[in-house]
Amino acid sequence: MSLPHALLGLLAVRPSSGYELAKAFEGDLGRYAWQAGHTSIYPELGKLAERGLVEVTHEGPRGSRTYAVTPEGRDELRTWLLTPPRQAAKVRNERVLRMFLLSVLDPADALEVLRRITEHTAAEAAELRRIRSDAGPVVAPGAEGFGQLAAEYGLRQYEAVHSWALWAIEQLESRAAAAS
Amino acid sequence: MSLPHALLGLLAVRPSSGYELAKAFEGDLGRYAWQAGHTSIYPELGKLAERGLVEVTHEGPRGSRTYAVTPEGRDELRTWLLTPPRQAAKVRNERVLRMFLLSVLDPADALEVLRRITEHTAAEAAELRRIRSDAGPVVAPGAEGFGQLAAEYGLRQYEAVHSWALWAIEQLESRAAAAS
DNA sequence: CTCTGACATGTCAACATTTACATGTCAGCG
DNA sequence: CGCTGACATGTAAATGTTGACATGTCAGAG
Repeated sequence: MSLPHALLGLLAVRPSSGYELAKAFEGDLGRYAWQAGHTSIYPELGKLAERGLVEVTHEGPRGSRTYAVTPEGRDELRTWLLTPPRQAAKVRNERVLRMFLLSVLDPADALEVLRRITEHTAAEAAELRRIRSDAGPVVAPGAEGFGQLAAEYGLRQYEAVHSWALWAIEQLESRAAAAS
Repeated sequence: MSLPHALLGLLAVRPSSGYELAKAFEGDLGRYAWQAGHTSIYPELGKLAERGLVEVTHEGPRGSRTYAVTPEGRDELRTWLLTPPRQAAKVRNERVLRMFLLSVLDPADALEVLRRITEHTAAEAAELRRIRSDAGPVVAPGAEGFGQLAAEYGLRQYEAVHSWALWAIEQLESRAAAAS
């Protein structure tokens, strides 16, 4: 279960409220890496606080509470990141699953889906390139997102899927030509 | 919830027993796309059979039952694949999460992790290239795996992560040099 | 013939996650 | 001042997933 580590990681970047953490999962983090809604975040923050890995450092308006990682939390996070993932690291990605199952469609349907993928990935990649061009330092996370490291990862991801989809279209079309 | 669709997809490729389906999730499918253990597969096959999307076509030795998709199941699968995923498609990937959190480590630790990633991705990519070289037709799924489409996807994925990790190492090292 | 390991299916309790419900604050607009 | 929408936190039931336990078959090695 990686949610506690995701929260520790976010809080290690910057102390935040549960609400802000929930917002973070709506961005790149939730898009590529790990999803969570506020209904799992709030209870989990409570558990982490009980274990002494995070603490409330500030109470603001509208009942907001700002959490920060404790030194123990930082240790836990560092240990987790430095321990190589078991080969059974959890993976669940609906989009990728769809790509895997594409070959069960007949070629016309598959081509349609692949074309949509090329359009989508091209648009997302363009957006990330745009963001990159007006960005700050590379390792320090910017105010709005989760650092250039993550943005660059997403960009390369989209480029790879884009080129894969183009390749797949070519394969399908050349097979169709050969069969005719 | 994508498990039923994953099962329909696998059965659309080739009728299989629950045991064989569980094996399939241990390969590329479970590595990149979707995980499931036999404890979720058997009950889900039961539900799909109740809904008339799959049926038992053969009973073999040791109580094995071979399932196949029905025409209704094929319809359901096709409809799902052709419906564009909601923007909230489920994503959960522990390895990617680790990469996102990398920037909270101090540079020496981060470099260590990145180096391990480059080694790991290089090895996996080499393995996939090896498999590709002794492979059959591109779209039809081979006996052992889930088609060349998926293998090619995995290969490009590893190459992208590999090149990202090299880039990230360079960034960290140049920052370290600038800071000294 | 016995042992081992792969084949094959299943249940159930514990745990994690999602969906729906529920409540209240505060800033800005008209 | 009332409305709206973002801010902010929570609970509870339903659902989904994992891990531990349980059972039994069959082929091949020794």
